[in-house]
Amino acid sequence: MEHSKHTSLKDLARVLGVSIPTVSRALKDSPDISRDLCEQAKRLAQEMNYRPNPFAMSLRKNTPRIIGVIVPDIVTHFFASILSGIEDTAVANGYFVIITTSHESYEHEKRNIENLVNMRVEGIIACLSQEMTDYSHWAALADINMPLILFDRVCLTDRFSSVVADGEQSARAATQHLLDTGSRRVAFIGGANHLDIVKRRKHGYLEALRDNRIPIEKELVVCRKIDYEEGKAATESLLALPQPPDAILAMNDTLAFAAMEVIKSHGLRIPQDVALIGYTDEQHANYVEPKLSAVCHQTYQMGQTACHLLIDRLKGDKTVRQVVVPTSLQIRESSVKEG
Amino acid sequence: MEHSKHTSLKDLARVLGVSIPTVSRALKDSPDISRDLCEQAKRLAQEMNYRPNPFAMSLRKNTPRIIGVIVPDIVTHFFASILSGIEDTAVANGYFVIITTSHESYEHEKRNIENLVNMRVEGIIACLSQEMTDYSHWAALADINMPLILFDRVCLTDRFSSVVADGEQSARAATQHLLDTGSRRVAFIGGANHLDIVKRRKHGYLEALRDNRIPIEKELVVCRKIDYEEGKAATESLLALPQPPDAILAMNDTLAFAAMEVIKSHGLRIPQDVALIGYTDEQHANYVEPKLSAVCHQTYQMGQTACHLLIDRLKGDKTVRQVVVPTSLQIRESSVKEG
DNA sequence: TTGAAAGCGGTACCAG
DNA sequence: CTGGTACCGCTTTCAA
Repeated sequence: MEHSKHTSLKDLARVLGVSIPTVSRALKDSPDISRDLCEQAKRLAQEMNYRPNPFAMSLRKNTPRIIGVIVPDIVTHFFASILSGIEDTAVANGYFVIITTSHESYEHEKRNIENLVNMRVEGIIACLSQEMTDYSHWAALADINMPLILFDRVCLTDRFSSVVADGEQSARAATQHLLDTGSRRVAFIGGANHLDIVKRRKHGYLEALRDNRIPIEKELVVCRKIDYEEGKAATESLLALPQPPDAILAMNDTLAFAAMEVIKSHGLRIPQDVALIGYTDEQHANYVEPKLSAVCHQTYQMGQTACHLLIDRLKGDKTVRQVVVPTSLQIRESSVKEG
Repeated sequence: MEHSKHTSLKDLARVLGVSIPTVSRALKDSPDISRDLCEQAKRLAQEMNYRPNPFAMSLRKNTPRIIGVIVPDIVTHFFASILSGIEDTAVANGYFVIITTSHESYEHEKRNIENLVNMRVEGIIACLSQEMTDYSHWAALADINMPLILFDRVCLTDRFSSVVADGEQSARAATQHLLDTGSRRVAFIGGANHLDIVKRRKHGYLEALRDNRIPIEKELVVCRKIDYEEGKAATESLLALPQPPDAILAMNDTLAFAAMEVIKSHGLRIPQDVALIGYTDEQHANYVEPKLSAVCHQTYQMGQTACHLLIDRLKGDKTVRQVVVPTSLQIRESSVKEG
C-alpha cells in the first residue's frame, strides 16, 4: 500500500466508459479519435493526476530514458563538475541520470557495470578507475551493444567514443612556461603509469624538455598514484634529492595541493624556491596562497560533450569519435620566478 | 535492435523444455521444484547470461529500487559529500540513486519532483532550493504517500523526517570563540531569512551575544543570499560601516570564502584586523591562507543518515524523526586575535 | 512436481 | 472513429 496507487489508463477508461486503447490514443491526440473524446480524456487525466507508467513503457521498448554514469568519486571537484554537465544535458533531453561510484576500485567498477546493465540503462558514461588494468568488462559492453562513452581516463578508443582534455599539449605548455619564467629543473608528479592521461601529460612534459634541449633526469619524474598522501610522499622524495627540482608540474589537483602542502611545510617559498603548476579549477586555484598557476579543464563542457555524444549514439549515430577539449593555462602566482 | 536482446525466462524455458513459471520458480530454489531442475536452470541462466528484467518486476510490484535525490547543485563540496554518503549507503542496500539538481530554482525543484514521481522512485531525499518559499509541492508528496527525507534546508518537519546540523549550537560556539579570543564587534553574514538554517544559525549568533551581554547591532547582521557575489557584497557593506566589525561569522562556505576575498582585497589582515570564521570542510579550510577556522559539518554522515532514514521508512517505519548531526568547531588561523 | 491462465500498464495491429 | 486481441517479462494463484 505504499504511495496510494497511481491512476492508470484502465481507471480513465472506466470513468470515460470507453476502452483502454481508445484512451491511450485520445491522450496522444491520435487523428482517428474524435476531438471531443481527446479533450475529455485529457481533462480527466489531468484531474485524476494520471502519469504514464514508465515501467510499462520500458517493458515494451527497452528505453527507460535512463543514463548510467560511473565515476571514481563524486566529491572531487573535477568529477562533480563533469557530473553537473552530464546531468544538465541529460535532463534537457529528457533523460534521468543514475550515478554510481567506483571508488577507484576494479571490483566496484565491474559491479557497477553489471548493475547498470541489469537495470537496462540506455547507455553508460564512465571514467575508468585507477585500479583498472584489464579492459574486458568494458569490451563486454561493446559485445552486448550497450552504448558507452568514456571521458578523461579512457580505453579502447577505437570502439568507444571519448572525451579527453589535451593532456599532452597542456603539460607541454605548462612546462614551457616554467622554463620561460626562470625555472631550470622541472619535476613531474603523475599517477599510475598505465593510465593514458598520465602517459599523455608525462609525454607533453618530456617533449617540452626536449624542445629546450634539456636532458631528462629520471629522478625528477615520480609517478605513483593519484591520491593526496601519495602526492605528498612523491613531493617529499623530490625535495629529498641531492639536487632537488626548482619547479614541479603536478598532473592533477589532488597531487598539486599535496605538493603545495609539502613544499610549504619544508619552509620553502613558492615560487622562489620551488615553482609549482597544477591542474585545477579557477576557484580552488584562487583559494590558496600563493594562488596556484594551473591548467584549467573545461570540466562542465566535458560533461556536456560526453552526454551529447551518448545521446547522438542513442539516436543511431554509430561513428566513434574522440573529442579533445582544449585546456587553458592560467598563470597566477605559484609559477613565475622572474618576469 | 539496440543492445542485442537480453535473455528472458522464456528463452530459458524453451531450452529446458519446461514452462516459464517453472523456470521462474527453479531459479529461486522453490521447494516444490526438483533439485535437479533447479540446478539445471541456474546453470543455464548463468550460461545464457540471464538477468531478470527490472521493468517487468517493477510493473508488478511498484518497487524499482531507485531512490531519487534533489540537491541545489552537485558541485558544491557540501552537497557532493552528502551525495557521496547517500550513494554509498543506497548501493550497500541494493538501491540505485537518481540525482537531480534544482539549481536553487523553484521551477526546477517542482519539475524534478514531478519527474521523480513519474519515474516511480521508491522515495526521495532532498535539500530545499533557496528560492523555495511555498511548500505545497512538498506537502503533495505526503498526500500521495511518497516517502521523503529532507536534509540541511528543511520544512514541514512534523511530516517528514529530516537530517540537519546543529546550526544554532555551532553558531553560538563560533561566536563565543571569537569573543573569547579578542574580537569585540562580531558581524554575521547569512542567507535568505526564510531558510530555517539561516534562522537557526543567526539565532545561535544572537544568543552568544546575549550570553555575553553584548548589545545587538542591526547593521552587523547581513542576510542576503547564499551566493559568492552576494557574499562579497555583504562583506563590502560591513567593511564600509562607520564602525566596521572586527570579526565576521559567515554561515557557510560560499559566504566565508567570499568574505575572505573581500577582506584581503581591502588590505586588512586576518585575524588581526578582521577575524573570520566560516563553515566548511577540512580540506578547503586548510587550502586558504590564513587557514580558515570553521565549523565542520559531518557531511558524509549526514548523507548516510538521510539514506538510512529513507530505507527504514521504505521498510515500513513510519515514525517521523529529526536527526541532528553534531558539528565541530575547528580553530585554525583566521579567528584568533589573542591567545 | 509442473503447467495454464490471469494480470501488472501500455502500445500496436486488425476488424469492424 | 472505436474495440478486441496480443504481447513485453515476470509472478501468482489454481489445477492437474
